[in-house]
Amino acid sequence: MAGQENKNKTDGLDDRKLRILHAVIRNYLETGEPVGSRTISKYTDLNLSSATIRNEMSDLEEMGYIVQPHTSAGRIPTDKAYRLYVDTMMEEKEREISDLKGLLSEAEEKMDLMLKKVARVLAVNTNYATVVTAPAIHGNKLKFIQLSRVDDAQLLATIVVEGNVIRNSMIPVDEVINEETLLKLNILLNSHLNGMSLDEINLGMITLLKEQAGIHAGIVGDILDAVAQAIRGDEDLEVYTSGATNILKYPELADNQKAGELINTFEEKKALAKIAEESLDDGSTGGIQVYIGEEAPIDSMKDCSVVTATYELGDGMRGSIAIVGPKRMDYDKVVGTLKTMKDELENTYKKKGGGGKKKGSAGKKE
Amino acid sequence: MAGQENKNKTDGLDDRKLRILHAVIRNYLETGEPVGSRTISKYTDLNLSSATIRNEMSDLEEMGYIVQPHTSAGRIPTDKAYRLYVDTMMEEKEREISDLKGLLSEAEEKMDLMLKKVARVLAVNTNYATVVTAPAIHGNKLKFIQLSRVDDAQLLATIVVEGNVIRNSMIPVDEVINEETLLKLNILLNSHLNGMSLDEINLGMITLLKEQAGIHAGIVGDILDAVAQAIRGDEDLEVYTSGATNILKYPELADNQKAGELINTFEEKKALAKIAEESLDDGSTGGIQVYIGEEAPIDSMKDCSVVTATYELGDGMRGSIAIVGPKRMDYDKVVGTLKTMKDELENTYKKKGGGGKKKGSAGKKE
DNA sequence: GATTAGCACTCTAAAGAAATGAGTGCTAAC
DNA sequence: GTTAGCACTCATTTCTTTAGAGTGCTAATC
Repeated sequence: MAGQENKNKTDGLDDRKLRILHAVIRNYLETGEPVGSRTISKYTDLNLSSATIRNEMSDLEEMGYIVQPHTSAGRIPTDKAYRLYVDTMMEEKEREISDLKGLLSEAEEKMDLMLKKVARVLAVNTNYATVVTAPAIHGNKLKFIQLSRVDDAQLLATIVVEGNVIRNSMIPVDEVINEETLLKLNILLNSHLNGMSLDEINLGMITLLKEQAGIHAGIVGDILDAVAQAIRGDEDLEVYTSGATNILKYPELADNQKAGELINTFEEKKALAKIAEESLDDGSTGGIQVYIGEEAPIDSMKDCSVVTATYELGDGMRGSIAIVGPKRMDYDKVVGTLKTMKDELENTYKKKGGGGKKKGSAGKKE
Repeated sequence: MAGQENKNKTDGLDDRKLRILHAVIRNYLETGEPVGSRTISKYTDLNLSSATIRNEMSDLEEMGYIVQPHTSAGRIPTDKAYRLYVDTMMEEKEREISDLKGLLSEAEEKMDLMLKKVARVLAVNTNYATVVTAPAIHGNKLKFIQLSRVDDAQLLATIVVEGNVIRNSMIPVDEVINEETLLKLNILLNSHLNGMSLDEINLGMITLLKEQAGIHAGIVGDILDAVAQAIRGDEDLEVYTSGATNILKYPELADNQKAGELINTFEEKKALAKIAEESLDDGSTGGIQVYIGEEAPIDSMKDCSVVTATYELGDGMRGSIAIVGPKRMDYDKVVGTLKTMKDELENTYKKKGGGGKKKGSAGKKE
């Protein structure tokens, strides 16, 4: 199957062309400069003269794998070439490059701190910009509700969802609620709702609850809204970023004012959630996905490449780690690094419930 | 008094020099280009020839108010000149420039959203970078604690502080806590701690509580730690930023890689808390403070000017709004804008308790 | 004494001009 | 099919020139 797929992709590329193309790509990844025929002539062990290479490169250009920025310049790879490169690379190597094993010197107790740390470590280590989204809860269940009295005018609803996601919500009330009523409401809500998923809390259930709440139906309504939000949890999908300014390190990105827009995207954070959504769908390539240029999920990243990894903590909790850099990114290293991080995160938090434990950071690995 | 202070500051500056200096500053603020004698000769209504202006400017340079970037260039103001300018400006005008009155089209219900909005509106409107810190609670009191059982291994402590700041904390437990014990602990904690400030929860109190908790002393200890954090609230002083990339719009800041560092400061956010601390101390100038160049509270802003406003919501809750831009900032507009925002915020949230109300955004003003 | 006109001088920024060199495409020979 | 050779292109660098803005100084004027 891999063979056939290969044939499809490398359509018309004989082995020599392929080797030359790879040489061009690798060289360009390193230097960032257009690659000339003479360079390839020496760089490969094909023992071909530059003239021959020139002929081949001319073919490659016609096929859309490389272009010249201008006449009389070397060639640079197109998005098509990167795609080919990445695909074959991903197929060939399943080897884990964990040169940054143990880079997260110690696991953080709190998940948000941990994710922040992941983002920062990745950014510092790769010199690209990073985005980490906290695990979103998909189809999760309500654990319990705690209703407390804050003052005469408002109640506090503390909602805990499976996976120990906690959400507080202020519920305004018109009349004073006494302790007894509060207790009743607490029992009412918990006895009916505990263990429920969003789907299961249907109109019938809601009507039943409101009926039983009597004159406090309004309050119950407010609480249910808060519950819905807590379970869905989409509103405040936490996003952590780091190293946005790394973008300025790559001339091809730093120049124009597009760099500003891009960094702005990182500052706003809001749009970045799209990266998570996009990459969550797929589970094929070991949770790693590569978007090159136009494929990028966000407009301001059209000149970049985006590599995402989805980590999976069980209980349907999935988050994503993404790296954003120039198209001439060190895909090899980035993919390896992401895999390592993904493993690290999964090992640390999987099935231990959101909060995490103090000890035992990287148990399973190796 | 103002006169004397003026005399101190404008030491050796006669009226004409002062007017010329002001003209240089204003012109430079507008254009960003060094200002020549001929320009001033026309720009002011002094009716002096360029030659005379040159003589005066030569004096001003000697006095340290202006410098030439190089021989045969016009003059640009020094930090000293900006300081003078800002000080006299602040003295002279108490008039509120509210050209962005009602810019916050509608008040947000939730404070964090509101502050985010303030940051964004300011950034878009001024074209500078903005920092808004949420009100920190100083010397605040505990409202109540709600202890709930999450599962066999952990409890959830929900801590509400005056001003309705809510904090959740997971408390790991070794043995299973039954409902009755939980109720007892709840009562124990609330009966002793409600209404207490951090100072009042002293060692005696702590010992007393632990004694009464018996075998659950450990749990009480953990809870008290969480309470301390909640009241202090310093750990996660919320910081909202916007328009960091505006910095790239000003050539004098965008050029070097210092711009990267600066934007990075905004991304990290952590260091920005220092702005709040710094500016909170002072209440003299109507809550507005201007830091020019070297005076800036953060290292990476040494080439910028920082204008901060402290807003005061009563109950000791104070936060800050800051604007970071080039030294040739439109101080006039910025100060006016900040004052307006400060008022807007105070009117919206003052004494209504953190949550805010839906209606009545800009009541008092004008 | 203060102000101004005039002029020589300085230095930057912009515009041209020339040199450099990397790289290509093509052709003819191997 | 491969290669050597050569003419040609074009970005980049360097040097030169030019233009212009602005100063500082001096001598004349008010």
